[in-house]
Amino acid sequence: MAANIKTIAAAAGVSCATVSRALNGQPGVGPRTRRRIERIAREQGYVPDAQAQALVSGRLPFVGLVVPDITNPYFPAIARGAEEAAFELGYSLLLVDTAWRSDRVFRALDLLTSRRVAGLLLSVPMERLERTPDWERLRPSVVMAGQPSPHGSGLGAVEVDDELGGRLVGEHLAACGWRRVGFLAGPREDAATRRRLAGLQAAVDASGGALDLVAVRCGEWTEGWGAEEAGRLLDQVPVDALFAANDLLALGALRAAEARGRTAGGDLAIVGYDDIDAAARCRVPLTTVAQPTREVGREAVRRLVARIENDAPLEDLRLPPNLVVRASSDCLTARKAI
Amino acid sequence: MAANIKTIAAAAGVSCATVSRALNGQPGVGPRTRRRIERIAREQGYVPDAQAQALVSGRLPFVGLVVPDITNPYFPAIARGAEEAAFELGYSLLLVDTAWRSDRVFRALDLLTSRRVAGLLLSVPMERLERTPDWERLRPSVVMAGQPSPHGSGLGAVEVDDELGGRLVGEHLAACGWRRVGFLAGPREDAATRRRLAGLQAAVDASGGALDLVAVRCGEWTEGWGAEEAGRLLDQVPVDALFAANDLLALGALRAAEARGRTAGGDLAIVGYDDIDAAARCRVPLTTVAQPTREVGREAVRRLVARIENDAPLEDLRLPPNLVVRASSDCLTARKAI
DNA sequence: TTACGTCGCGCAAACGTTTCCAGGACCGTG
DNA sequence: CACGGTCCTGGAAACGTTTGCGCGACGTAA
Repeated sequence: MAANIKTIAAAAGVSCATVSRALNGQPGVGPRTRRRIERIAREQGYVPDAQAQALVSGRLPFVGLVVPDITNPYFPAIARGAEEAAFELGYSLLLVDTAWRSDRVFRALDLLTSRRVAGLLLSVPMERLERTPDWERLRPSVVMAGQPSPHGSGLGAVEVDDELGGRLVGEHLAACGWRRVGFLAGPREDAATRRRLAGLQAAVDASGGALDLVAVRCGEWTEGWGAEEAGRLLDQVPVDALFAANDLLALGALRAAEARGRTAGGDLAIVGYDDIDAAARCRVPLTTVAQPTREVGREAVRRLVARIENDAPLEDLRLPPNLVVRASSDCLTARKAI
Repeated sequence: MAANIKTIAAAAGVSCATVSRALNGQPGVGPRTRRRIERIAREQGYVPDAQAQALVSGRLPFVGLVVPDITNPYFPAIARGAEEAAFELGYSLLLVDTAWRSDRVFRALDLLTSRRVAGLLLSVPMERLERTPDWERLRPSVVMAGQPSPHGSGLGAVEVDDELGGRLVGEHLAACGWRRVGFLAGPREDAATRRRLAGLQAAVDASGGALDLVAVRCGEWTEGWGAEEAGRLLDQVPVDALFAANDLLALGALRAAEARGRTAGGDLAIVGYDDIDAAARCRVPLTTVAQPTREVGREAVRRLVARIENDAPLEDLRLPPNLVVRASSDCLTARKAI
């Protein structure tokens, strides 16, 4: 019942080798036998066994995507792009959710060493792992997707220009006439925190005093922490703009501001980062920085596969983010009213 | 360099067979040789080749999850649960995004016939496929996750009790004193549409005239269509409650209602379904039906693996949804005010 | 007719592991 | 001492495919 290359060979009265060559379109098979073999294969409903093929070719047509939490809407977008590209290239996408646990990251890397996948897309922050993976051996078949490559790893990366994103926000705030800006972010050691802050700082420096960075608060990437810390900030420091380095923080800040009688887009600007679905839907639509996540996923897979198959050299790719202006920071209406 | 079972055997002065038995913890190996082999394996950094194992055992430790759109927040939740369970059971999760195209569904089924995966979780609506897959052959290794099994397929399913969900909504509306309810949903042939409506109808019937179903509108599962159709409905029919069979529709309805000067939770009840992230965050927090999606994913994988490994019989599982009451339908405040 | 090139095809090894079967060492009992 | 049994180990086949090599047949040109 299970259609082998052998059963076909037997039915066609030829050897396995001929069947293999015929079905793979290789030369060295007469046109008549070729047609006969193709017909029989069709009749038997033959599907080549990918495992056996992989055993001899050395790789399965799988690429793994490692994310910290697929429930966070940033990652499905990457997954979507990655899956598209993988499908086009004849690969399937393996999803690994590490649940923010770094031991799971190492389990994911095992997928590579045990040859269960041909390559790996790493989309988890690598800042603090308890031990250092053997990048040397992993390098050819790993690429970072939407995250900077770990220091000294030499891994290729497809990422979004966080510094540019921070700068765009700063310039926008300055252009709208906001002056005293506070910065809210996740852990200080995260690359996203550092780079977005650096971009903001650059805009502040370039503003010639028009913009002032009056507070920097680092903590967690959660809405709860954002609400707490934004509340403290608003109580302690006179600010008229808040740049939260992530939309969840911004949503928290929005809550805290409302609780204190401040109105986003009125006497306070709030800007987020990521452009998650909720950013456009909340009470005051949120100005934010949209990341081309789908392109990140797609390009990362393309580059990975190119290197696996042709070991093409991998140059890094840095994609530009996109400022999305909404009501929470736009003061033009307020100005008109004056 | 590549550590084989052979290189270990050579280094330990034994045969491959002994190495295999030792490393798999099987009996029939002396304790001294066993320790020696384990030590050498560790020294050489040996990792078993999953492909070769799969070739002999007949299956790879992969299960595929087929979703129509990973960007839709309903599916990452399933994926999360599925990944958790798969990880616990020693499997990896393959993600297939069909982008709502039914030819992609068939490509996904090919994963099974070409033995690239051990089993498949189908999480796409199967109502209208252009041809019928060979369920007979697929049955042992496919289970539906969060979707009803296609008519006549005999596939096992882990799903959420949509009829109960609809009934809960109806009962809640009746209990709050709303009377004339309109129903909004996606395509009429979708099982979700039919079942949620049936549940609502049951509650209406049981209300003894307290509740009245005055309009049923079917179309698409999108926010845009929801806004349009809700607008038409509000203009044409006097209703005081809207049950949208999906949160996106409900969000659209919310917009349409506001545009007409109606206030959700005030002179109009709006209830959604799914409890997506945005439901709690929108201008008027939305009453909705939360689905235990994570459990769906988890249970589906558990059952699938149980059947693959022990071919355990698969009885269907129907999980209860959960009504989440928020401001958009709660009229207690309104009553108190009266 | 002979020699040579080309074409079509089969044989067998290889990929890395598991597993069945059998052989040998050793021990205890009769 | 002989015999049976248990325990440890090795040989070899098997999983399904790809691929290098060689062999025979056929055709063409000298």
